[in-house]
Amino acid sequence: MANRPKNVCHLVNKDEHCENCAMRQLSVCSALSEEAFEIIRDAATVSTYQKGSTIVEQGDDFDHVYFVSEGLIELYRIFADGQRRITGFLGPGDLLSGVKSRDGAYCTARTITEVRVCAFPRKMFVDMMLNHSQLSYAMLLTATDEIEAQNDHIVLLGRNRTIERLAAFLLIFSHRWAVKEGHSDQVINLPMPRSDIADYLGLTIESVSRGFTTFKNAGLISLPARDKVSLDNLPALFEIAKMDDFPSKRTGFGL
Amino acid sequence: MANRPKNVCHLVNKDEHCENCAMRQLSVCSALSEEAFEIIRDAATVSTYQKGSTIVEQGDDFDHVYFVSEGLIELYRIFADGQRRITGFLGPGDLLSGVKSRDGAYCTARTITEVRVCAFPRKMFVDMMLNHSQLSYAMLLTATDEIEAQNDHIVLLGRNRTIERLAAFLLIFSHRWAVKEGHSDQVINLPMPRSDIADYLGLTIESVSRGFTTFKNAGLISLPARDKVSLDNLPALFEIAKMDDFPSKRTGFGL
DNA sequence: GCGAAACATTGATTTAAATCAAAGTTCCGA
DNA sequence: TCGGAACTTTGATTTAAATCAATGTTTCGC
Repeated sequence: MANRPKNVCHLVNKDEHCENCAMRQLSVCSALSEEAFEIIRDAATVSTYQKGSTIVEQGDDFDHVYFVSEGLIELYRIFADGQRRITGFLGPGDLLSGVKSRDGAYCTARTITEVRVCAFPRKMFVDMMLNHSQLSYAMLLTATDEIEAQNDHIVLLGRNRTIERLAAFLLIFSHRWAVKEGHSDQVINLPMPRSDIADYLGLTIESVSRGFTTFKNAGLISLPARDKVSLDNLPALFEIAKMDDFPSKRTGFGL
Repeated sequence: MANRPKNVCHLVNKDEHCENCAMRQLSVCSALSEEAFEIIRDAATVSTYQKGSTIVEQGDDFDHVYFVSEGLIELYRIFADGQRRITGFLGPGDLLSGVKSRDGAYCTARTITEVRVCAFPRKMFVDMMLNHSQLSYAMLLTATDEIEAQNDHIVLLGRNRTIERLAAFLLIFSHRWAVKEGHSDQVINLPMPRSDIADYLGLTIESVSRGFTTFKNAGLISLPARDKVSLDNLPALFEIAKMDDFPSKRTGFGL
């Protein structure tokens, strides 16, 4: 397990990638001057991981800072008894570096879909931060967003009824990570299996499945495909989740 | 509620405080040059809040950055239906600023004990960060620690049995926040009421109480006072919590 | 030191979710 | 396109925690 290949699918041409990267104006890249951006781009590696790849493994002393530009990643930790618990998802614009604690990665990052990431050598990135306060400040804002996202997850797990957690999950996920398809923006992709959702919510697969069925029967959602959910009654879902509104938007880096 | 007084007890003499502040070498202060430190100290306000004071309230657009130098703070969020959920605790060295999202505070910060904080005007602090990359980098490391702490909480809440959550809580709290008293460092202070612990763990008061009783009867802990717990059998508690070890230490700011 | 309020424990009962078990889908490679 | 594996749903039963209810304990102002 520990030395399982990390499944890098292939490297992507950087110049082409950066030109078209949706994150160019949104992510930390935008915090850099043109000159600094050139330097950092030279040090970057853009690569694609196939579905189911492990990018970083719990305990790894990984030496890169990663940014997700496409796809969905799950983060999980393994307990002493082998149980797994999913602690979060990462999507485009998210930073895969907070998982680095003072002694290695505190969780594993695994791709749920095909994923494209930009990687920067950590040392070089830290130097860059120490020379460009705009960059370290931008990173701080990213970290702050992540703290808030985790706080939402904590609040979610504090709810004790299955349908409350599930409703909150659907709302938060649809708002933060879901790729929306079709003309209705209420139809979201849930590319992960039910077991991952259960794990994220601290429930069993069966409870999650029953929750979906309950919502479907009540007309709150419909399930056009295994990995698609249509949120047909947002107000009712908010009511069940005891939420007033979506969590605050990640607004990018308008310093 | 929203305009309840914030109960500032009194201002503390800064020069005296900073000389003796345990955080001087540990916190972000240490990331600053002597000159920069002088500037930031002039802008700082050191104050003491009495037990039960609200420092920041959910929704507040607070314009200061706070650092805790003494005491214990609880962070909580209120649901749409009025339920409360405690999402974290803050102790000496912790930063009370991550609770500021793009639109106001996303949670309330309330003191559990008497608390001493250093406050810096936010605008001034941000300017300082943009001029001193060491400072913004130090803040990033603080934020990263906070992300990891929240991750521990998420994992804790993912456990489904009461005693697992309680054991994990005692271990994490004793390691991270507890003021230890007496000659044995296993005796920790739990200054918050059981209802707060229950809330933090997503359980009821009764379940928490029964958990304590279970541990006490099994000889794993003893309860010398209402707000004190002695961890008498750490290996057994680790076993129950399914943890290998304490979470990684906050190591301060050795850049 | 008294008495009320806040806090904590214990007990009985109910309930929701876990568990155990089986059947029904979807997906994908041969 | 067939067939098996992975995934999902549904059902029956058990179990742990919530709930309801009462009692016990500490704290603190008077």
